[in-house]
Amino acid sequence: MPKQTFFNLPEEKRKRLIAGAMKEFSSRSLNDASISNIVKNSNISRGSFYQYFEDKNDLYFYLIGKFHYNYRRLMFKSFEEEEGDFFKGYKKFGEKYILYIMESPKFGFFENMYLHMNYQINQQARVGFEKTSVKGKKLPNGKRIVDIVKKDGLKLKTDKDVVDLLRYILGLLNDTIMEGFWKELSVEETQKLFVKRLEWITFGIAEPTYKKEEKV
Amino acid sequence: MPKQTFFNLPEEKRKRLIAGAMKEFSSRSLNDASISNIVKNSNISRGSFYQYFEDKNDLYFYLIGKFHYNYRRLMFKSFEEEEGDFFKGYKKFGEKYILYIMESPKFGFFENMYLHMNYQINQQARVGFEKTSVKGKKLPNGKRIVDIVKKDGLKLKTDKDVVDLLRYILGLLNDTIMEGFWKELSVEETQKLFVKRLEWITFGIAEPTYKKEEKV
DNA sequence: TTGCTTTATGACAAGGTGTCACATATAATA
DNA sequence: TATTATATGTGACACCTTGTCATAAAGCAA
Repeated sequence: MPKQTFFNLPEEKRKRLIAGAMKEFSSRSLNDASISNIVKNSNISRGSFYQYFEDKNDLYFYLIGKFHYNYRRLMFKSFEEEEGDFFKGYKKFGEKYILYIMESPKFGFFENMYLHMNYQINQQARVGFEKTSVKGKKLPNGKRIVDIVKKDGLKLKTDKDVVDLLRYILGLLNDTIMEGFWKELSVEETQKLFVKRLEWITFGIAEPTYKKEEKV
Repeated sequence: MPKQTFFNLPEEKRKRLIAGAMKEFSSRSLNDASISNIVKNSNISRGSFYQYFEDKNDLYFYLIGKFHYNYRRLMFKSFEEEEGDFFKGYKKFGEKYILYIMESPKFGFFENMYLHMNYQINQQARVGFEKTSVKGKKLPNGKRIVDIVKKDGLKLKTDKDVVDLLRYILGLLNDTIMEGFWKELSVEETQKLFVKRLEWITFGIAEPTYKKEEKV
């Protein structure tokens, strides 16, 4: 987390720093990005940087968290607006989300960085996702999601593991986007890939006659 | 890929270099690992290193590929040995694989590095996986896997996308291991998590009465 | 004004990377 | 064998990063 000093900063300076950081992270991977460039971009002395952040990662995670908040808001909005049951809602949401991420003109390459995050970072972001709260505007956690989707009829085999399941499906969505990005698929192709996989999860891949073996 | 020069090297020197590199990658992340340490570890001049490899990543991917070959061999062996259908075979294989990776005393921390690879590297490794061939010993590709598992009866809803599906399930397995590692789960817990997710994929998560909507 | 606390700054040591001119070994040919 | 061509080995070097620290400046309270 950024140090208090960073939050005490006048808004202009804080925004300048964020802009400078995003410029750097937009064209370079987390590893290739350098603090030297960021402070040069934002006209801030090197020493000051270390007064605001622990290191490069600290700043990076902070930015990731900011964007994650937006994604998450999009998700809740989708569920609220969509008609039909959970599966249809999630399908719609997924398609929207993919479009949003892959065509976002505002964040540009920064999204790519997001998609290229290594698993460690990804996990860290997902943990952050669990307890996201930006300036007091808290978003519901996993259990609250369940409540929301249940109002449209969540037709699951079991209620157990439902939070884990939702987390898994969100991972599925993110991973599909990553895969689409990596394979240079178009938005439509990526959406199709996601829908296909969501159907795998929803209906299973085994042929209907195939039965789960009784536990011994 | 390492340069030809590397493969022309006398075995002793090549092994020395690999050992030195593994020592470094075992205790440091890819980013933190340094060529300086590797050449120090293996008593090789800095200049020589660049005669063998493009850079640090080049060496790293080469090592990853070597280990991946072993994993893959384990997979085929499992399918050949296991009784029952594809799903049971895959379940067994997954459990074995998890045990193998999480308890491997030989590679130790190097496995951790493998698990922490970022997605980009992961993808690169998976692409390599598609066409793995070590010293002429080729392993079957996705289609061949299908043939192998089919002999035990592959009870899928469709034959279409079967290669994609297999790739996806392998990803599921790897991701579960990563998640287990990250959440500091035991081998047993990780195996359970994997089995649960494999069942999601196999049988679906929707309750049986839930029907796929007719296409409009 | 005088302290006291917080913020700003850039020089600096430590350490990493990739290159290059040059040394040496190995193979090929006259 | 002597000579030439090709392949390897080497470490000093220029250039770049990082995180720190002594020092300066600014803000604030009494």
